[in-house]
Amino acid sequence: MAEVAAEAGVGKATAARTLGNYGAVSPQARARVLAAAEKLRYRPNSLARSMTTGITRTIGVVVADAGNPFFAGVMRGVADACDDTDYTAIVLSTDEKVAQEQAAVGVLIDKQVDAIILASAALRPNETAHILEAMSRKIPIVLVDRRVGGLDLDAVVIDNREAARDAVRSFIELGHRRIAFAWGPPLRERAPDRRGLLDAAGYWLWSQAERLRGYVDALDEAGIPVDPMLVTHCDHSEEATVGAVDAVLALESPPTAILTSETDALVGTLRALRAAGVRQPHDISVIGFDDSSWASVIEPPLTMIAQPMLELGRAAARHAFARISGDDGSTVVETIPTTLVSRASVAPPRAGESVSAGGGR
Amino acid sequence: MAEVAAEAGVGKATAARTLGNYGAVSPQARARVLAAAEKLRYRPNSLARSMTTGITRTIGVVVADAGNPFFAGVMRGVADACDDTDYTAIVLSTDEKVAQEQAAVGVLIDKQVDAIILASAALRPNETAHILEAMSRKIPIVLVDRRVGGLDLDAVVIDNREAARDAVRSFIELGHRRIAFAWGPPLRERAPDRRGLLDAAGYWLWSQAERLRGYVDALDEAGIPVDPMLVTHCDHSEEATVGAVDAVLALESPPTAILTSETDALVGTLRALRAAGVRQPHDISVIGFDDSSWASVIEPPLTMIAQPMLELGRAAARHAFARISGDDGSTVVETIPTTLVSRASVAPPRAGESVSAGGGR
DNA sequence: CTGTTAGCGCTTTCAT
DNA sequence: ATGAAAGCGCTAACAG
Repeated sequence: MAEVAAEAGVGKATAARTLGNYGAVSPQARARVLAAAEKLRYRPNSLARSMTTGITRTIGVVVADAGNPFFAGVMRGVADACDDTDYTAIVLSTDEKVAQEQAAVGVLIDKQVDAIILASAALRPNETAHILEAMSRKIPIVLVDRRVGGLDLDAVVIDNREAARDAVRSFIELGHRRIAFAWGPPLRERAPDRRGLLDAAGYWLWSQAERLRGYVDALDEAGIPVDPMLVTHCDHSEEATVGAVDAVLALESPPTAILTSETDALVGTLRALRAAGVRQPHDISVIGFDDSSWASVIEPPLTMIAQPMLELGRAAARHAFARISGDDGSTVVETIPTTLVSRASVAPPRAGESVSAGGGR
Repeated sequence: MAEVAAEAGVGKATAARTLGNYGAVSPQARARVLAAAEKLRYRPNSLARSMTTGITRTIGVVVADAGNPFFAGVMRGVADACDDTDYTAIVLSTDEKVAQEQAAVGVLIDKQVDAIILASAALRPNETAHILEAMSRKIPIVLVDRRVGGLDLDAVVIDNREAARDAVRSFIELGHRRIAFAWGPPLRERAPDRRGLLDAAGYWLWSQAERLRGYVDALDEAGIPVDPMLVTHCDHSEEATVGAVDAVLALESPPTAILTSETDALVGTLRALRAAGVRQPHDISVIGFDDSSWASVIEPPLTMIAQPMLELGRAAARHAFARISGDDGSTVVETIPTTLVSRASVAPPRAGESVSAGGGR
């Protein structure tokens, strides 16, 4: 820049004012600076600029898995919003590990990002030190997809509980009474009853717990007892799901419908159904979370709960920008609506199958 | 940091040496600095550090669509490699627009990234100004997924041509002779012949063009004439594909097999097949690029060309790190192997269907 | 081993 | 409207 100023025959400050687009510069000086900059192929050094201003025009995004299509969608939403506002996004992937998440937030703090968008893996208050640290440094944080217990923070989420409740309701309205849920909490020992299940959910990822609560809500409304045997307790992977769903299908009184809480759970479930020769919707009805593009082209087309990933990301970015521009109103939690996309994987249970083991009518 | 030094009763430099992990510091001094830093909750300012060292430990990643599962996988691979080496990734999404890509590279230059990993949308030499600019500033660039004509740069790609050739060969070995390809080049007017098709490919995204070339290779080997009518010329979207494949199916001599070059093309194709009541593999055999998790759980399970996305990302990062650490050897193009995953969507053509319209045997 | 002294490239007073 | 000078937080070079 000093060179540009010299070349243009003006002081460093004038060159800076022109190139940085601030202050007042006479048209002549401006033109000469611009010409000189062009000639010397000048590019500003954002580091130096950020150094003095304290503003990086960068926001950090921390997600559990950058390779997961769900988070990829969220990132794309954030990226779009950043594009529109000349912000830049730094993305860090935590592999669902709290330790990595803490390191990631540390990196973002050190890099002086203007705000952080966080899909946290933190489950308990004692895992939130990194979040508190960022907060104490006045870095705005917006949670996305997952709320964190005990923290009063802006958040953009979907109504997981309502979405799950609606899905299960739709099963019930068709006459289903034995309704399974994959995934439940990944416990060593299966929860003994309704209460044990909900207690376990308290120590669990918020979004998953909410879905389980919605499942229970719908059963409660209909007066159907919650049977923990119908809720898988396996590791949250596609492979583990196959075995767990197998076991559920082998029950004396197997389910006539199943709700899956994530794409991996859905794929694992479909694999298990296929291996067991159980057909949908003839033998079992299926609803899944996440409306993947392929859901509509398979046989039968799958009924899905569509989550607006792009919109989650965009909204999160919007809230971040608002905080950056000084909005210090009370925290806001934005809930983005989901859509239950009805397709052919849901049908009434076969005659007699909706009756539970007890009543052999 | 000045405060930390004061608190510890040492000079600024000693504090800096301790906190920055360089130079030599006596154990006592070190301990006191660490204690003071802890007490004052000191965090280094990476901006300032980068400012003096000229090193940001950050690499930029520019992809066409951060929301696309393919690029998400690549990003995840890059993120993993960064994790292992304490680098940070900045991700920019270009929506396949060269103008956005140029802006993105500009941002990365200004942010002083140590290297750039780029899946470029540039097709012609005159669209590469931004790449040349980065090169002239000695910023290492590694292309990923797509090479760019006329540029001698490190690249990590898959062997698109061979993968497509193998897939088409496998059709031919089973007796197929009418083999379709979605997507071909998105031309206004359909290419008149084999030559026109290949010419058009020259002005097209490298990876797509290579796949088309592989398709043609296999037909050539077998002495099967290339029929441009069997190559869709539609926009590259799922919707457009549906119509284009419809048209192909309606040909007097319709295909008995089809190769799709991307997930969107595959989904669009499946939608068209389903609407037309054409069943696989009975009426038509299908092979797709990208091995999505759902491919194995649908009916029939799909034969796919698996692309190791994570490995693409990891390898690209590896090359970037090598250049950063001063490796100035000649450029290297790493080709990551794909795998043809055989499943049930491929079978021999029905009797008589492998014979082309001409020979009514 | 340690402290002092310069900058890195920019923005920001503050005079002029 | 412009230039000179100070300083952001850190590392680098040098003398002790």
